[in-house]
Amino acid sequence: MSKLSTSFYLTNNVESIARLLLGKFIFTKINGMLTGGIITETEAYNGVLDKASHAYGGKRTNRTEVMYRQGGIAYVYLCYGVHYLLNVVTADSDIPHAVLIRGIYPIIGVNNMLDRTGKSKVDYNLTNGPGKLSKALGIDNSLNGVKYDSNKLWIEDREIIVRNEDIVIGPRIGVDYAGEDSLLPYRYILLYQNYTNYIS
DNA sequence: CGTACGATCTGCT
DNA sequence: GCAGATCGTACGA
Repeated sequence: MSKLSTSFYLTNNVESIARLLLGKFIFTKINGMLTGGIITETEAYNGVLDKASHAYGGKRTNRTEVMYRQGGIAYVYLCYGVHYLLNVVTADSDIPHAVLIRGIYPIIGVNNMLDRTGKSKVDYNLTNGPGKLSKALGIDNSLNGVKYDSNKLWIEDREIIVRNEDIVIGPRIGVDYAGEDSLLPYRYILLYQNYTNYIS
């Protein structure tokens, strides 16, 4: 039940962090509402070298500026004008690595998640997409740049064991524009297990 | 200033 | 399976 400290996020190997985030618990506390779940899907974005990254080629804009800060903060941006997507900025400052959180399994504060999403059933389908989990967790761009050890947003290690055989690795979603980099095996999926005994 | 488009999801067919 | 939603960001004029 320990909150991950900033040092967890500072390695410059973004793939390893994407792997290690599987099975961790992510929480938000927004307007007094505590919600959280188990991270089940991530994607690594490998900074300036990665054509799929917003920071490819060292591109710096207002939006991408938080990616260049020291790891351990959130990068939130609007996609398709509709969905907020939540990333974990990693690595040292000036190294714009990030991990997109693509899916969680809902565990904590599920009634708040149902209210926010208008859904009626608690299962993987409630938060199995980057836009959906942001909606369920109450994430919007006001969390952009917020540290992952804050009181609004944090990640905990509750010692779920994630074995390599529980993981599927493959190419990322929706990044066809990145050419050959769209084929890189930067997507990490934790195979479904029964988490219902954790729900509260 | 104008325009094109996106690290998606939903609902309808 | 596909179109539509919907708007901030990026970039060129």
